[in-house]
Amino acid sequence: MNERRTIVIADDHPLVRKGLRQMIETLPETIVLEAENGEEALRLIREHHPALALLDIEMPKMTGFDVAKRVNDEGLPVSVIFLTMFKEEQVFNKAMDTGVKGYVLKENAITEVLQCIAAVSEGRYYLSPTISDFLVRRNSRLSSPAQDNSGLSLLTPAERSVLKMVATMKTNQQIADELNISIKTVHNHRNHICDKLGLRGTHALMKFAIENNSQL
Amino acid sequence: MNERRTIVIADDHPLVRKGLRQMIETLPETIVLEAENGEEALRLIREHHPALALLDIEMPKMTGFDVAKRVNDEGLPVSVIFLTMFKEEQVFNKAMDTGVKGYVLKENAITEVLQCIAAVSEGRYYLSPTISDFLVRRNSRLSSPAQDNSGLSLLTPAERSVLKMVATMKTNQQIADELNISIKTVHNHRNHICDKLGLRGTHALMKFAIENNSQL
DNA sequence: CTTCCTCTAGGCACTTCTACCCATACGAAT
DNA sequence: ATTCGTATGGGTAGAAGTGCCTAGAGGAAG
Repeated sequence: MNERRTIVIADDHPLVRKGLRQMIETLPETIVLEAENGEEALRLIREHHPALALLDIEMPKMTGFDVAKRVNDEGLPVSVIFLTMFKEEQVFNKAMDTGVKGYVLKENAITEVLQCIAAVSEGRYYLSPTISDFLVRRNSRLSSPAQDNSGLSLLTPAERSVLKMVATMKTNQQIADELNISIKTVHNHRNHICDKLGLRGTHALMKFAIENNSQL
Repeated sequence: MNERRTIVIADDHPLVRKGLRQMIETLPETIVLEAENGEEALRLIREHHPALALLDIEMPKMTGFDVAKRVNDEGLPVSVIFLTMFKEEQVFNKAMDTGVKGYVLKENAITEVLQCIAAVSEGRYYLSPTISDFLVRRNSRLSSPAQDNSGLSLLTPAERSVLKMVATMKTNQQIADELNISIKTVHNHRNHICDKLGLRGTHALMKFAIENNSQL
């Protein structure tokens, strides 16, 4: 990548923008565009299609969430980074759902911003380590391990292996072939699993298998 | 927590242990125990039940993985932190499966170790931001983002929204209801998506949707 | 105006999965 | 020996999804 790249920064505090601009402009071949609210940020993203957008969450007119959501809906080719002081789990989870590629806490070292820009530019994710905790919990569903565990522990070994293979998107026929058993047996195992876990509906079992396959 | 706490550090390089000890002993009320291989580390953990154990992965006799696995199996009440230079995704994933609470890269700032100790002591997870990328991908099941992207850009907006809802395990009927269109239209969108992405088979589309739902 | 794409909707045959039944065989526990 | 759980196999009905067609309405581009 030897071209110039554009980065939009959006924050309602001029001082923050100033500081960010100075840091980011130490990077080679980089153009910084500033926005003081969400609407302006979205306009800049639409018109200048920057590679990155560093957004504050709390901004006038449109929040960082609003901007990220629009970017997502319109399929704009920009990687969004949230730069915020919110370290609440809900805020972070909402951010991940909105498809942001980076999440940097303002309280952390300023060098983190540059590390984040570098990582996201290469297509990776970057999260402030302070909140990596949330991500682990988010994915392993550790917020309520009690009732999940109780359900899973009811399963017999055969049911467990079937469930593992369901999680890999195999059809019943494929599972039957790989385990050298009848497809009817696979059917029965699935039914028993659904009974034990209280699952109903066409894809409930697959949904469960995928969400919990790290616990299998 | 006003008691003394014990921390085991294990690394086969004396210089690394020396450096770690000096940094960690700046913390109040902290006792550092050193091990130069995995076996010794495990023995120290069993006998002194420390709060934390900082383990190198590559060590003689027992690797950090071996130690973490035994700690897990025996239910020893210690939080394991891996301190390593491995930034490969597989190594990290294996570490997460072994139940480690922290994963710090040696290449990163030494202050990260202290941050990690603080976070894990409070019951949180801590990951070097360089590898938070892996965690995000681990959970959204992204292993090959490159060629997928090319296919995704072929989709029309309507197809994209259907695909998003497929990723949430909704049935065609639910999708039709939410979008106020006929279930046949949803069928058609799915078929077109499969055509464009070259997907075949019963669950290929759902598999794709789930693996790529962060890119939608 | 014609052509092309998108979104909409439907038909039809087929496969896959769900939700109920049922039976047999084996081993463990009582 | 009987009972229980587990694994295995089957039947039937219906719901859901796939694959491959046709076709009209609306818009954009030529």
